[in-house]
Amino acid sequence: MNCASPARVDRAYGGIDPQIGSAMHDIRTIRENPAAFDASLARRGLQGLSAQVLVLDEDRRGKILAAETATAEQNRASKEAGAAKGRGDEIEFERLRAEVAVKKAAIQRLTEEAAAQDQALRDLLMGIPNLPLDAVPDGKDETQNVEIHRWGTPRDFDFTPKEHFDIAGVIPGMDFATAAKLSGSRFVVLKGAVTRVHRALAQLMLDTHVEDHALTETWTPVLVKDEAMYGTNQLPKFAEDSYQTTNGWWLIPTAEVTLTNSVAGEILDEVLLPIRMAGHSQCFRSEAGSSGKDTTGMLRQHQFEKVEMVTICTPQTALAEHDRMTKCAEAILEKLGLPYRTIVLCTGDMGFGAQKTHDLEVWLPGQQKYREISSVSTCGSFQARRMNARFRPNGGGKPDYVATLNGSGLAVGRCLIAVLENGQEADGSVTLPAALHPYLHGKTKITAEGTLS
RNA sequence: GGAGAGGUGGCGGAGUGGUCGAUCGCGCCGGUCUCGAAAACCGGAGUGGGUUCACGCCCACCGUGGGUUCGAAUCCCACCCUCUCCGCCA
Repeated sequence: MNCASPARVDRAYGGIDPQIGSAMHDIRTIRENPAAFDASLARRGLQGLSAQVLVLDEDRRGKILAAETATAEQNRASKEAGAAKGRGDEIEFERLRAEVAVKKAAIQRLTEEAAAQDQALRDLLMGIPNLPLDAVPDGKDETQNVEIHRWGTPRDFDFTPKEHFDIAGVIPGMDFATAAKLSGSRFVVLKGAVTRVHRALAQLMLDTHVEDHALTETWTPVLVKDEAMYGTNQLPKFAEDSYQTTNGWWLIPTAEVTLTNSVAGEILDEVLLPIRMAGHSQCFRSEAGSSGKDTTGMLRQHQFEKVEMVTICTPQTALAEHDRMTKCAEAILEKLGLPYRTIVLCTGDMGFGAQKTHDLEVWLPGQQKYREISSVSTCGSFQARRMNARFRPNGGGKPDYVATLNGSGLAVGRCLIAVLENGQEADGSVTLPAALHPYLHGKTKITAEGTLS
């Protein structure tokens, strides 16, 4: 098992081959208003792509016209040949047959040219990120994100709070040495009380989403085919971030992949929407490119647990669903009494597929910083176009692309860190949030010796 | 791992070389009938692309990619996927 080689990833898009009109960006929209397209991308720091797109598109259409005209002529000749044969006119049949044979080579060349132009345009469009919504603030990097909400007050410690891996009561339950022996760096072995709290957190999250937020609990594979990774745009651009098995499966970096792709290729009746799911899974990330970052502790691991939320809805309701999903994630932190802030990412800091993203950052006293614990994005129809996921409007009519949203609710490991750091006491014990007590059968703290009590 | 079956329109399911983009059933939309509905009857409707002011016309699509042929859903080759049985196994 290793990171994919580029050759491996270069294959076709599985069974769900997007057409030009649905290659993440609608070519007609660009044709109709190239200035608006450029203006949106300029906010992401990309310059004047529409000219390049339109030149390619025009060339492509010219080639298609030539190829299709020639094909139509051949089809007509073939049909006439059949008719001639039918009425026993051998001379006419032979003449038409020869005519078709002559055209064949030219048609093949024209068709190949048209297909090449079509592919070139698709490749170009595939590499262009989603367009930010108007409500997204402009900015070039994370320093220009905008805080929109803040909850809770960081606790006033009368001692210097430690990072999670230095807390006395945590040390026996968080074994990096053994993990290194088994698997290398960026892994952890959890033991005893810490494991129990970790498990309790995941249960609390799932129960809250199911009971309070009406999300449908969903359990999925963590090994997926290429096409699922294309659907949620881990492929083809970000192959080096994920792991692949020897027989070609990918280990999901997030359950967003499976939950979102569950509707790939479908035409859903509008009455079924919105579909709101929550799933708890292992996640696997190579963390290529983050070497040196967060190397100590379990903040950034190759394998971690996350409860993921995914919503499939109509484009018209996507923004309202985005706010709803953000609240679902915030509710977990509030139940746990963990101070956090919500920020809206600026245009320069958003992920490739997002139209708008809210990040939740939880207060980590050991670092004296707010750190990301959830990222909630609406992708509009961007992923739906790749997956060919559509809905049929109420009352009939042409199918339209659904909107897809995803968000962490929450990263379990990071949430564990937050609980441990925020609840730590001067003596090395950890006071646990009341919301967890039922899941711990009444236990309320981790002692300085590392046991539940 | 071994053996077999199969991939066709929203769904089910026909179709083995020539008006097949595709019979039929269900479901869907419109209409007749009805106070209204059901039933019955009549009619309509695939997806994507190109072209046109428009009506329309053209091209592609029966898992994917090649091949044979004047002509392929139908024949040949390769690949992918699904299912069934056997074996192994949590």
